[in-house]
Amino acid sequence: MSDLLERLRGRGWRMTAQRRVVAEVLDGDHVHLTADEVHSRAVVKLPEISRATVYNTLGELVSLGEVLEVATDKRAKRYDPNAHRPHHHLVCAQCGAIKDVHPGGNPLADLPDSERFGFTVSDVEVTYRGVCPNCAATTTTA
Amino acid sequence: MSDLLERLRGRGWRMTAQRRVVAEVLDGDHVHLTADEVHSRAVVKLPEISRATVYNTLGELVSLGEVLEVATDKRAKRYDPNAHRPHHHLVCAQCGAIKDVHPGGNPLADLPDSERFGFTVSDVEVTYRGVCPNCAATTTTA
DNA sequence: ACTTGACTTAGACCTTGTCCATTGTAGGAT
DNA sequence: ATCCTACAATGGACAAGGTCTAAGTCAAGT
Repeated sequence: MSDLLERLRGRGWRMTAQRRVVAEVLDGDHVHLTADEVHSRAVVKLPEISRATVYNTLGELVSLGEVLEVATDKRAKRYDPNAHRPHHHLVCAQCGAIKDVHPGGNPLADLPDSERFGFTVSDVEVTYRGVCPNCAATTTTA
Repeated sequence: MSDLLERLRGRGWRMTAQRRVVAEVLDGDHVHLTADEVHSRAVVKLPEISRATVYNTLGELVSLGEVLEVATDKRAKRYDPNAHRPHHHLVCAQCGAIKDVHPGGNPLADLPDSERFGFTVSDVEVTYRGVCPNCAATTTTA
């Protein structure tokens, strides 16, 4: 975490209270907040932070490769601080909970040339969908 | 295609000019239009059709399982009429072109129990990203 | 042909995200 | 310790994608 701040300072990032707060909010595993959620949480720590700043900072973190943009939700983009260990996502179809997962196998290898339409394929994104234990429980009980 | 209309009528769908036009616009392989694109094309055939109707109709087709919503683009949802043959997508990172692909292997099987967090996993969505032949050509020449 | 409830319409409204002119400030220079 | 200035933050307007509502319309059963 403070690793992140160190790394950013090293890259010539100007350190401001706003940027620190955004970085802090994004700390942790299985964290996948929308920009607005980041903003709400940031406001708690720094009431005068503006929406635009949160968007700017998130955008910069993404360009710097420190944070990933994920589109598991079909509405808002979500931001994933776990950018240094490649992974995929498991999403609850009911409550939207998201977990980072590391499947075996290499989906890239599973795409035969005949199915590549001449594309140079460089990346795969896998999203598993299902129902989390929590939602399964409440559904059966109800 | 008229299969689709038959099937829908069989399910008690009231057949209207608007719905017929939306279904017609969505016909074909490798079709992945945004709601607005569907609307623009529908307007050509039926000038007085409204945006809300297009959204409603697309939503119904999705609930009925006749059309898939795909989120390859991070802006607008896209609608894929190829709902009865499971497939994944290959997207050009530059121009946004989308192809339907059928990779070998089963990514669902690649997710070990230890990585399922107690979820009941039912579905996988795979998006391959790369550069299409067209964009590769224009980039090298430019 | 009549009736009725499902369908459509237009436009207001909401959410997510971007832009811009202005004001503020981190951090190097003095 | 203070000053400068380029970079960052602010807030409010704007844009795109999508949803909702009240009122009018029409497909299809009788």
